[in-house]
Amino acid sequence: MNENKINVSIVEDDSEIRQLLSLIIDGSPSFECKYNYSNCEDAVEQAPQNPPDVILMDIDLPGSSGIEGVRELKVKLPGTDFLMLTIKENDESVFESLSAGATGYLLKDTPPTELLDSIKSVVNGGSPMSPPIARKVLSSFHKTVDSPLSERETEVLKKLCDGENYKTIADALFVSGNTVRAHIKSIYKKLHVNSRAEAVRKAINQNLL
Amino acid sequence: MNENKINVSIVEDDSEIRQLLSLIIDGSPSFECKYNYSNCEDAVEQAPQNPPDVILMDIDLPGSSGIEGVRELKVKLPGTDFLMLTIKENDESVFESLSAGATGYLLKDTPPTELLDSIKSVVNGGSPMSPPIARKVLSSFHKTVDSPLSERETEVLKKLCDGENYKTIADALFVSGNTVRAHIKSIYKKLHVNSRAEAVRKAINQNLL
DNA sequence: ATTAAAATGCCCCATATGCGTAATTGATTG
DNA sequence: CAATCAATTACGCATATGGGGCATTTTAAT
Repeated sequence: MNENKINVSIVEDDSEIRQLLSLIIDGSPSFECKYNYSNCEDAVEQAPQNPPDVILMDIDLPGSSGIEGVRELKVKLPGTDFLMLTIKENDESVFESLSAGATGYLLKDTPPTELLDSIKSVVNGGSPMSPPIARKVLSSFHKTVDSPLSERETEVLKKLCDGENYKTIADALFVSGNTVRAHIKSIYKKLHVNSRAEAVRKAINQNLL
Repeated sequence: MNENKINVSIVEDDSEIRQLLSLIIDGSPSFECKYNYSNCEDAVEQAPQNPPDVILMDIDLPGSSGIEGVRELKVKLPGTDFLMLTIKENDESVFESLSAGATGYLLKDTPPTELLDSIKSVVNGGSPMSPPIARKVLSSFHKTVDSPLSERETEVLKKLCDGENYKTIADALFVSGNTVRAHIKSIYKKLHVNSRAEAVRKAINQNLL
């Protein structure tokens, strides 16, 4: 194991792609790519014996998916970064991969040079993403502009999320507890929920605050 | 207004930096940078008269911040993309900017070439971020690996977030309502909360599900 | 000017919730 | 083997919550 080279492993079922990637990476002077796997199970079992700096993980694998792979390997290899590789840019896959612990997400049309740059970026503290993925991720933070709630209701909802009860909300807004209850009823109606828990959930997930 | 060029406006209080950026951008054949502003108020008032494709927005501005600026301009200029520019990489600023509607976030040490590339990327559907920012953003999706909750408690918490009550949770888990209550008590204790609303909030914000 | 929300306020009532306390079993771990 | 902890069950109690209905005033919007 050359200490100066960035050690990369690949998990990819298509042997052609796997070998191609391996050649690109291993052929580059600053990288080394010795241990590759054709499925998740092998990777989960064997990668811990030869811990790489970065694992390129295909998402669509036979058996357990690359997402599952990251989830399992992340605990066994806390020092390894995971770069997802996929053909289709599926919304759910992106966010699931990220919450599983991926530090980057590339589409397979990424040209070789960029792939190598991305791997470098990962070990240097970056998080490379293909442009459409980055956009998707950032967009997930955007607020829903058209909240169905009135200003006052939004104010009440915020306090609901803080776990405040009728009385404290009422005091904070200088209105009666009954008014607060009326607002909450209205909020529930508009959000189509009938409990605080659901209201809080919707408020957070839809950025209504 | 040249239709072939990408139209850029800058909001930046430091006149030196503003002019420097303007020179870099306007000096490049594929860009045009005519209308720049030294503060948010001016930008909010005047930019709608000359809507640019991209606005480079400084965060630390005298008066209302660049974040506030994005929030206000985003509604007036729905077709414009906002690229934040800042010196310090403050966590809160990043996420606030994104939820305000920014589509990119660059640190001021970004070299001119990359800045231009980033602007191009934005209009082409990307979301450029400086490496440490990208890492921060992706990390925000990572699950808290060391959840203080037991598996059973996590299961209960999920159902709490769905707005289920003691009875339905109990039925779903094939245990008594009292058991569910005991679990919930334990959850509250571990999460340092004392209501569903707070528990749901923590669960979502800390990815405990 | 008329209508429609929004914001405010109130009552009753059944049930859900949170808190305290306590006990049993099984698994894990030192 | 002892100790700890997770999971389970249980009871009582004060209060919070959600549902229903109803009324007034202020503030948009048409």
